[in-house]
Amino acid sequence: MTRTTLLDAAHEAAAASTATRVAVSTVIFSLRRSPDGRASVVLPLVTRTRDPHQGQWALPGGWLDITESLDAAAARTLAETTGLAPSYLEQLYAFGAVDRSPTRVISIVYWALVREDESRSASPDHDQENVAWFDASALPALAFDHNEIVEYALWRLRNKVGYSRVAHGLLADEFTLAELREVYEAILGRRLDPANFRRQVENAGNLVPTDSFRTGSHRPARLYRYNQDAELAERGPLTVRQ
Amino acid sequence: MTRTTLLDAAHEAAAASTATRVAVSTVIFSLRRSPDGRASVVLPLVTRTRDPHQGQWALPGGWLDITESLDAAAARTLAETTGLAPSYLEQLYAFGAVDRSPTRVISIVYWALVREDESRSASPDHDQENVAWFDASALPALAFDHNEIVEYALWRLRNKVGYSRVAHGLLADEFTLAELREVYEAILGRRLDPANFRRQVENAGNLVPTDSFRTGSHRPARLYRYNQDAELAERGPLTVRQ
DNA sequence: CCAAAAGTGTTATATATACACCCATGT
DNA sequence: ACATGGGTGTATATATAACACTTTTGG
Repeated sequence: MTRTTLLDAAHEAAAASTATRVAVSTVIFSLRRSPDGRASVVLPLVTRTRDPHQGQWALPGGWLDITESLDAAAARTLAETTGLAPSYLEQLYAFGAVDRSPTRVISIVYWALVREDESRSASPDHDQENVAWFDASALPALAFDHNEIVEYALWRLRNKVGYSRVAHGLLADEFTLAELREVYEAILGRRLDPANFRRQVENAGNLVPTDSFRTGSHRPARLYRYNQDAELAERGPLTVRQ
Repeated sequence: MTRTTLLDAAHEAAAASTATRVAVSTVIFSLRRSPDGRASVVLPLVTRTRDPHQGQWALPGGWLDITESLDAAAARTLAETTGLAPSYLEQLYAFGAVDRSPTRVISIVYWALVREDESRSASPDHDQENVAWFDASALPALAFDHNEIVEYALWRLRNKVGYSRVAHGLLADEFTLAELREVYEAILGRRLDPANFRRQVENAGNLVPTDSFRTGSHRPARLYRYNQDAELAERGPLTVRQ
């Protein structure tokens, strides 16, 4: 570690002794459709290959590299696990209770969304051996405090879907209103009135109707896309910019 | 240790070398009344006594001790600076851009509220030499990225006051509706209709009317206190419990 | 009595919710 | 034709906002 500032030796020593190992983990949400067409929120977990908690499922993550930002570390570990680029990435919380791991570790946790279609496609250069996708509402016992972390991430996702447009991070570019509504229903865990849902999202002014229709069964549904202009205005000050 | 993927010995060794210095800072909000009775949001800053940014104003904070949790570190540095116990304390964000300091430092930033009456009383065992309180809307150029951090904390405070009861963290136990409204006005930066404000907070069901009145000028105003029962239900999963 | 803040009432507008109904397509 | 989801209309409840008005104190 090369120092470039004027720190006296005593302070230097004190600072060095308080250095902490920092991990970055990510709760990655995607959508999976059951054969009956109902959608549910899923997330990837990895098996721990060493102690502590060897053999248990845990959130994907890794150590923070000294040369990379927190955001970059989250994106990197996410790519290593899933081979995907997230459609949405936001810091969740920094966990730092002393007893959350046998050795003192601070975890900066992010949460991310990846599109449904992408989460199925296998990418060549990422490790799929130890990765499996779980229904978010039926997780096994996870390593460390990861169960609580996922609960908090779900709480944040449910909250955010109510006042922002994050839902589109789980959909492809073009989508029908029924598909968008299914995302909301999967996240919120309850059915929404199609008529009222339509008006709400239309009045929000974020949807751009296209000239295409999704055909297949019954009456064709119009395809929409999101208005990219509205994107920036909505973001809070510190959202990760992709 | 939260490593969740296959790590060989070499990587493990690398991980040990990536320990990072972690700082904890806190944006501490309080209220100050001008002679004309108008309230404004103020916060304490400290002068940096060494480089980098020696002589500049900065957020109070310190290094994370290996034996203390993040929450405890925030409370400790807050007490060292102001000699006060916060009435509200919440994690704000973890800042980790590589170039935010000449040497790599991660800052876990908290934000806190201290009651108006307490923020004036001098406590014997804390350092007041380098501390000064500033109006939050007229800050000087701060060290590091602290101006942006304060902006974000203010954004969060303004947001939170809209849907939660944080405002009472700036008031004494008993308060009039006019005093509560002044807190809202100071935070939001705009006047609120007294009649509508009264109904909103009354309907929220958090206020308990007392039998006392604040007298002094004009018609006496009833004193209220907050319903402690409602406290727990409102908190998100990860609010710091005092 | 008067000024000023405390507190109540009334009305207009917007939004949420429930649900009846018509439309267009594949089978 | 008919079942089904796409899409529109409408009524009711509730929240928000603007503002007129009455009440109660100090001076």
